[in-house]
Amino acid sequence: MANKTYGQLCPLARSLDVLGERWTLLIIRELLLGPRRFKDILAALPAMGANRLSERLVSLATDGIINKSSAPMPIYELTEYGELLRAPLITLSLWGLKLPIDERIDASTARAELVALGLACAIKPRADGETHHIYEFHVGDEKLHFLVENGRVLPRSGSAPAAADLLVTCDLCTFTALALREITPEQALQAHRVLILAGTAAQFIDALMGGDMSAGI
Amino acid sequence: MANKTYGQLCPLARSLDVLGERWTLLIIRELLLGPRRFKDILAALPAMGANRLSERLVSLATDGIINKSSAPMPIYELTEYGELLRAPLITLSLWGLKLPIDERIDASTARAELVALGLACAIKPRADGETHHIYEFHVGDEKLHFLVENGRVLPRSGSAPAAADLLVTCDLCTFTALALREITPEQALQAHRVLILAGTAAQFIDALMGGDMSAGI
DNA sequence: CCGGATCCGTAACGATACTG
DNA sequence: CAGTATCGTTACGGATCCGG
Repeated sequence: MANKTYGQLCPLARSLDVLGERWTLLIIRELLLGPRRFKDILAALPAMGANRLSERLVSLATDGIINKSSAPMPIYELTEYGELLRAPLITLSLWGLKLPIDERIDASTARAELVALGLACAIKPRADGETHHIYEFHVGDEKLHFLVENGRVLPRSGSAPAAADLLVTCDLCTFTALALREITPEQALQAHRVLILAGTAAQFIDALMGGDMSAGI
Repeated sequence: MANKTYGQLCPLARSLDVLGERWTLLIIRELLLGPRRFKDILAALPAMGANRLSERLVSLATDGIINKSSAPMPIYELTEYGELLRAPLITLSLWGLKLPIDERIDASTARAELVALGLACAIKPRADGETHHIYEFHVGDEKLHFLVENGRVLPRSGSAPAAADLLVTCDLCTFTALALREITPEQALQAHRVLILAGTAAQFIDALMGGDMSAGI
């Protein structure tokens, strides 16, 4: 609400003054999956229109939530402050899991990356913040990976930037079931619903057993 | 967005389909402080207009987030599912604490109740979920209390419904400083910035020392 | 007076077309 | 590809009016 702000001395109202306009939080959702180009965001949110996206990106940049890197082929990414929105957005996502899926939901918008945002809660970061891991998943025709570093788990689009410690293939249904903890990694392996292309089954199980999604991050 | 939903198969987008319209999350903020009448909500959010509030309340009720109790003098309150929004809203609030307070913020909208929503994170629920406590605060001319029960801390408007275990007076500035952990309860006592009307200083300190606001609930 | 419902001017939005 | 311009439509904000 760039112009029409709530103007209340309340941290929630101030958050919404910055984030409450339509599409804004979904733009941030996209950027939580890694730096993006203008067209990539627009492709994920086609009903927004290029003019809206333009407005929102300017607004988010002036509010210090995103950075725009250099003019030709600009890339947008979250600032450190913007990255802090990961926790609130995931807790909101967890709440939304229980909402009914009615006929107004377009099933073709399903994406493994979006599931990954939640699945990240189920991936266990090693107790010491020193270890770095990269877990790559091929889900249907989508590729994505998780950067495990500094005690955090960051889901990202695309192939891993370096050799992955673990490379797993499965379909979106299995991936979602793992994220929702409807099945355990052991069950997924036994039912041959996942295929391990690099790394070991033990690594796969170990990686997914630690977290607790229901904790709300 | 009752009509214009995002329609994406993503829990965040579905949450925003239900909660993303203007004013909706602030209505829920009010109801997190206890059941409210129509005029009470409107008084806290005057720029909304009665017609919007009416729309939003109907929408929230059909989505199972609030309940409207009986027609003459109706009272609105969160359902069990709506109450689950406490965690997401508080994490968003914590994020918003660091936003700059510019000239568009109306300082007269400051309310102890809104601070209490965050302060609740700083109040320690006893480890066993069996103990019940009521802590009452008189902040300026506002009265509010905290219900500590079932391991949860629920900030509420008005006087305590039963005898409070602890009754404390302070000004809004001190109350806010305690919530933000800018001062410790001991410091507040030593500087005579709080006055204990019922209960002991030890109770006051004990009550406020346990939680950790920065944990994001 | 409270809980709305109706009406209307304004601002935000969505779609498309256009430009550097 | 990354925006900008234009325009019809929708949502919002303020005021007024109505039934209990």
